[in-house]
Amino acid sequence: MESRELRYFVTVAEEGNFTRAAARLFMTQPALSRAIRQIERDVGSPLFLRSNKGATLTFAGQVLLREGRSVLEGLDLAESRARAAADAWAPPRPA
Amino acid sequence: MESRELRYFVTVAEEGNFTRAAARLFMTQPALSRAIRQIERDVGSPLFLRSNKGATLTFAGQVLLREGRSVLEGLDLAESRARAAADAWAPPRPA
DNA sequence: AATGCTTACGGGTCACGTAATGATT
DNA sequence: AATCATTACGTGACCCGTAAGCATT
Repeated sequence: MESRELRYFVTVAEEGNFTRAAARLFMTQPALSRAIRQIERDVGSPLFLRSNKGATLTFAGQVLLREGRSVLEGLDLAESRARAAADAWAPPRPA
Repeated sequence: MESRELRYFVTVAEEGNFTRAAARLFMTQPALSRAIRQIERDVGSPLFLRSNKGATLTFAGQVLLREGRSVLEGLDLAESRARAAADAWAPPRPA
């Protein structure tokens, strides 16, 4: 699974609605729909129950939401810590 | 940063050598070199010191390696736990 | 008919492989 | 010259947007 896909999934889960989630992600709703399908193929089972009211999480989806959020936070942290490490290592600048 | 890139980075760090890492990843060495450059652009500083002996981690690289490994493990775990949840939820099958 | 998701289709971008180049021992 | 990494260049795959379709209220 790709972290980009995971970000999409979390956004849909938070909005409970593909259309609004797509807007938040600055993408169109069909593109988002396809990406979610891809994750469901990866995981091997549905993550959302779709209706004309929106999308609600399946049990597997609820699990992935909890785990996925912390993974995405960890990814952001890893990047910012690496950046901080680079700064700390940088030679002192003249005043 | 994308998880695919992070996987590439960790492999190069583990091998200490772009050529061997590329082989492990079933890709060519130039493609891998470009991907690492991309991450370094993302982070904003070099992650490896290159030489004709291979590649060794900078301080920032060492930090990203520790953090990155746990992120990738977390990603795999998230996926497998979602899969396990789907199985647990599945209706009982007839013997 | 209105709302929400999916399928179909065409295009642009990006990641990749092959080939050539650079640098160091 | 041998080894390891980078740059140049063309191509294929993949992701995306537009347009059309399907289902439910």
